[in-house]
Amino acid sequence: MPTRFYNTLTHNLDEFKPLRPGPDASNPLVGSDIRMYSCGPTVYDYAHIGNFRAFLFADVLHRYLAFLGANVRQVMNMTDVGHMTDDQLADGAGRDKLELAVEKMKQNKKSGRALVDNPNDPYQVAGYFIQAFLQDARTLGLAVVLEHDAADATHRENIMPRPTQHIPEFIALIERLIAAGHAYVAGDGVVYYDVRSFADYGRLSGNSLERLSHGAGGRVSEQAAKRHPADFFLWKPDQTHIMRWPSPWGEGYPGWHIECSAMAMGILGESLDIHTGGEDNIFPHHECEIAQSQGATGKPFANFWMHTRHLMVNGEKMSKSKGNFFIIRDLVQKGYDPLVIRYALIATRYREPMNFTLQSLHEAAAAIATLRDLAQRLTGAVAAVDEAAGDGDGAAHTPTLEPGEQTMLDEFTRAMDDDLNISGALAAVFSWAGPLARQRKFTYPQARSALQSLRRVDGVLGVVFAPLRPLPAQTVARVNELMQQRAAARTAKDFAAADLLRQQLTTLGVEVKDTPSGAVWQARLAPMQP
RNA sequence: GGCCGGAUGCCCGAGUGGACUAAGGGAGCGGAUUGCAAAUCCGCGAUUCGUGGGUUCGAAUCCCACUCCGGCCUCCA
Repeated sequence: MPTRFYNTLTHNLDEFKPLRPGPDASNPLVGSDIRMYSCGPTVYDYAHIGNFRAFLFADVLHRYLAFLGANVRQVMNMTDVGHMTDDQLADGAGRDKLELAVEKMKQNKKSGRALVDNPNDPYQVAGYFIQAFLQDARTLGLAVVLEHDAADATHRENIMPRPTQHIPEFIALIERLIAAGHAYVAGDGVVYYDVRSFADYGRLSGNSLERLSHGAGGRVSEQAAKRHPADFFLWKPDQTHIMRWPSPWGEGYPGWHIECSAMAMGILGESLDIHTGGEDNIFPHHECEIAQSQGATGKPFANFWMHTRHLMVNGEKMSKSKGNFFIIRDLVQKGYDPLVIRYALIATRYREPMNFTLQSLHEAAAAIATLRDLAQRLTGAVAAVDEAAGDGDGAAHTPTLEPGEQTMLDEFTRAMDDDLNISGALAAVFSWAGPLARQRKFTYPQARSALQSLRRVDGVLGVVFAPLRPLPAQTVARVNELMQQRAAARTAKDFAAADLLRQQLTTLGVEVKDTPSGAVWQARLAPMQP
C-alpha cells in the first residue's frame, strides 16, 4: 500500500513520492533523500501546547518517513524578527511583537523578575525565548531539535535557522523578484509583491484575487501606493523600527513571508518535498511563500503542503484573552512528564480538530506506562541472558519476528501510510503489547525480538525509551528517606503509617510498588488528580 | 456573506458499502490476589453510530434535508 498524505495544494490524498528517490524503484522511499521545511515558532513569547501540536505533527511525519527508510532533512526556523500585531499587516503598519516583548521584559525587570540582562535589546529578548523553546522542544523529543543539539555551531544555523542571520539572502531574493517583474518599489518606498503577476496566487488556499478584494473581511488594506489591495510588502524602509538592516531600498526590515522562502530554498534547495505548518499558515503565509519562491525560480516550491488543525482547550478555542492556553513548563511544573504531553498531543490525528484537557494527559500517562513497563521487563529479560552468555549486546542472536509482531508492524505501517492515522497505528501497538505485557515470563528470543519491534515503533512515537524527566536531587533524598520509614512501618505491620507515607511519596511525584524483593519507586508520569 | 471540517459507548477516538456480534486507550463496575494499601490478573459494558428521509439484497460507511459544534477568509501553530 502506498504512503499517502493529504496535500493542501491539491485538496487531495496524494501518494507521497520523494523528489530524490532511493535506488529501489519498487520502494523509492528506502534510501531516499527527503527535504522538509516546517514553519517554526516565533520567539517573542513561550510556545504553547497549540504551537507544539504543530511542531509535534511535523516531528511524527519526520520520524515516520525515517521509519520507512528515508533519509530526512528537516529544517525548522525560529522567527526572531518581530511580526506586526494589528491587522494592517500587508503593509507592515502596527506595533511589532518583539517590541512588545521588549516592553514586557522591561516591566518584568522593574518588578524584579529579570529574565535577560538588557531588556532593551531585542536580540537578548529573542535569545531568551529561543533557549526556552529549545529546552521545551528537547524534552518533548522533537527530532529536529535533537539534531540541532548534536550538530556543531556552524551547522546549527542550517537546521534551525534564525531570520536575523539571513538578511542578505532575503535582500537577494527580493532583488530577484523585482528583476523578474514580480515585485515593485511603490511610491511610498516600500517594496511590494505584485500578486497579479503570479497566476497561481490563491491556489493553495482556494482564494481568488476577486474574493480577496471583496471578501466580507474587507481587511485587505486599500492603500494607494499598492497596485492591488492583496499586494504584500517584502521590504519596508523604516528608520525607527526596533530591528533594522541596510538594504538597496533604505534601512528597514523584511516582510514576514520572505524569511521562509529564502531560508528554505537557501538551505534545502529550490524544490522541497514537504512544507508543514498550522492550518492558519495556509493563508496568507504559505500562499505568499509560494508566490515568492516560484516567482523567483519558476520551479515548484514544495511538492506537498501539509497543515495541522488547531487545538482546542476544554472545548473552546484557545486564546490568550480567555487564558485557556498552557505552556509546557507550567504543565511540567504541575507534575506531568513532558513525554505525557508529547503522547497526548500526537495521539489525535493531525488533521482532526483536537480538544486538549488535563484528563487527556492522564489517559496519556496510563497508556505510556503500559508500554514503558513492558519495555523495562523485556530489557531486563534480554540483559540477564546476554550477561550470562558474556554476549554484551546479544549480537550472536538474530531475532526472528513472531507472527503477532509482524502483524503489528504491518498494521502500524498501514495506518500511518493512510495520512498518518496514528489512532489506528496505536491500536495496532496496544493490541500486540497488551497481551504480551500480561505474560509473566518471556523466552529470550521472544523478548529480544519484541524489544526490537517496540524500538522500531517508538522511533516514531518517541515515548517509550526516552528518559523521564529526572527528579531533583533533594527530592530523591527525601524519597529514599520516606521509603525507609515506610519499609520499617510495614515490617512493624503498622499499615496505617505505611499508607500515610505512600501518600506523602505520591505528593512528591513518586509511585511505590511493593515487590517480593521489597518496595521500589519510580517517578510518576502525572500527578494524582487532573 | 464566502469557503472548509466534524457529530460513534461515561470520556478520548478508529472504522468510508458485506469479516461491525463497531478497534484501541482511559474511567467505571463485579471478582481473584494483597495488608482491609499500591500494582497486577480475570470478567462486564454501544443491538447502535447527531435527527429525519432516501439509494441498496445489505449503510456508521453513499445521497438529500435539518440540528448542533468548530475552523478559515485578519495576527495566531
